[in-house]
Amino acid sequence: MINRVVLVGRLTKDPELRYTPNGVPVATFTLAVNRPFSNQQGEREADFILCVVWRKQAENVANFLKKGSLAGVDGRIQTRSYDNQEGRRVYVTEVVAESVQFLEPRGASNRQNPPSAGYPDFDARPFGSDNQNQNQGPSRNEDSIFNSGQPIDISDDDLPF
Amino acid sequence: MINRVVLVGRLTKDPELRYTPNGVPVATFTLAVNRPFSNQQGEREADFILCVVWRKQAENVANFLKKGSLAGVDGRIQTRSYDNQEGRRVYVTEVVAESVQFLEPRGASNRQNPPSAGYPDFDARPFGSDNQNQNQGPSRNEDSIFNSGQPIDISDDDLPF
Amino acid sequence: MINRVVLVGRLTKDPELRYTPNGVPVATFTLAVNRPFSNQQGEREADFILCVVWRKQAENVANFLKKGSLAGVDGRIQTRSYDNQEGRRVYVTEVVAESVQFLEPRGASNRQNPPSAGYPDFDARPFGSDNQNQNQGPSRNEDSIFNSGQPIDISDDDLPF
Amino acid sequence: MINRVVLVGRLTKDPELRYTPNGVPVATFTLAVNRPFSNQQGEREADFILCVVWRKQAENVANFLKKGSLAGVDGRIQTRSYDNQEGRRVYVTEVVAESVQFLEPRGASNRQNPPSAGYPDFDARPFGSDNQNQNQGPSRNEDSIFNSGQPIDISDDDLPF
DNA sequence: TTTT
DNA sequence: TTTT
Repeated sequence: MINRVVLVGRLTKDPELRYTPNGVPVATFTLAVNRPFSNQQGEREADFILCVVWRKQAENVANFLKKGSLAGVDGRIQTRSYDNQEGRRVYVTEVVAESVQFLEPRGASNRQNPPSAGYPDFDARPFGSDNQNQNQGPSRNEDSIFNSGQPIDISDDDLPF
Repeated sequence: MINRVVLVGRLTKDPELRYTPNGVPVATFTLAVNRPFSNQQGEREADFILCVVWRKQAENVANFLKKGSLAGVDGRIQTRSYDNQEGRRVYVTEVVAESVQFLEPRGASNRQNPPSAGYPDFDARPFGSDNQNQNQGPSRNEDSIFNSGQPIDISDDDLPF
Repeated sequence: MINRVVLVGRLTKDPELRYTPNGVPVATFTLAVNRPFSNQQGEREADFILCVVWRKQAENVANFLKKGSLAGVDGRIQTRSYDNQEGRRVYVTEVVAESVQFLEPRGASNRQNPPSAGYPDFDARPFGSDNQNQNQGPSRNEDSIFNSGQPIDISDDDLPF
Repeated sequence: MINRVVLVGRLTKDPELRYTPNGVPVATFTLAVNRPFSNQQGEREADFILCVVWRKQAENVANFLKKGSLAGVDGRIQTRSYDNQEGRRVYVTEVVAESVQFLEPRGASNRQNPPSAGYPDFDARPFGSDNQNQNQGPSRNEDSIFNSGQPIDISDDDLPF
């Protein structure tokens, strides 16, 4: 069973950082990935792909990416469902990022902070690059609030979505 | 802008084959891809990923794959939306397959047709293998009913979904 | 920096299992992946791709795959070089598998052991599927004999290649 | 048979543009892709991956990428062999790019041409983006000089490698 | 033979 | 509900 996704695109908005009840950071963002062809009206469209990332990388994403940032994602497709406030079952398809790469020199996508010269020492390295974090993926706890249909006794405000 | 997906999983049901108003075949199916880890309850879950494939490959899928078949998909993630009968906007994330590979010897997933010896001459080759079809991808026409929000004057029965 | 490879093909020979000086299992095998198009002579060619896999999965590969087995690989491209017996520098490009999936029912590629009914309980699950093994990838030790140009004081027989 | 590669890395040198005897452009370049982990000496290493691209995209690569440019590649692994001047068989593993994406604002990797503001109108779009070029991949002619072991009556200078 |  |  192979499930592999690689994306490069731009954030449609600033990422959102939340924490699970046990304090695990989760960031979500949507990547706009332009299609390599035009539609019948001759317009270039994009796909808007919801991405989720956990732990240290979630905090990196929140700190270094923002609306318009160019980013790369290596991960897998996840599907889940939940019942919304009206009692309807909602189905979600999203990409769980195992690594996220920041593809711009610092400030490049920021009108307020004009570009400094070249890549900075710190955030230019891919987020997936620190040794401790290598290949760890979502642990059972982190993923649980998405995977299960089980009731979890927390207030809405604690939920990452 | 990179958008690449590779999946290997099993069809949850027989594929559905439809035709666009201009007669282009489209097949849809859902792949169940087991996750490589267990949840907190110790159960193995799966992701259920909607896939779409066009033209000759759509017909191959309809002819050679069925519920339970093991298949590989190489494609890209597509997002689109439409308004349902209640006037609600529905968002869809699916995989548009550029090639689909049949990963089982003939009859392997079929209790009714007992396995013959080994792979048959015909359908053992990957669907993406015939020269004419090579790399052609969805043409503008084929894709149009998904891409556009434009009204199309056909009855519901003609729609591939 | 993204480096992602997904392959599905057949082993050209039985895999080779070796152990590093510190006892870490490494398996190597070559996957033949048929091209989806024909050459000018109208023949279908294949790419022959060297794959390397570590630890528990190396042992699984050695136990369950053999010449002709259909397998899937999810990993990354690695390049390395070494000096051969004649003092020439040899460059190697190979795929380091993070997970390997066995894509055939037991016995399917084996003329000697006739197929039993369907997938067996044990080896039908993808190799990357056991929880302990999840996402562990090559540790620094395992990878060292490939990455370094450093002399290692072991006899040829201990080397994985 | 699935064979899919996605890479993001930097060119180690300016790309080389050649033409086949029938005038088809081919560009080659090497991508340095940094590994997401350190070796036993605590150093970050890189993989150096030979890439080949054909036709219009070859010319785009030659025009817009240079030593140090950050680029994305979506393609497949190809293996081939040839006999060198000493009569030795040489095996080559390379990535045939189906699309190449330029991942930097104009001038970003160039000390001589200081960065202009943001992405330019022209080369900021992915190379794989023009409609004519969509999904065309290597045609049988283009690929032939790599695939065949057949003698080709051209001088060495005409060969793309 | 390698890039930031 | 979308990015350059």
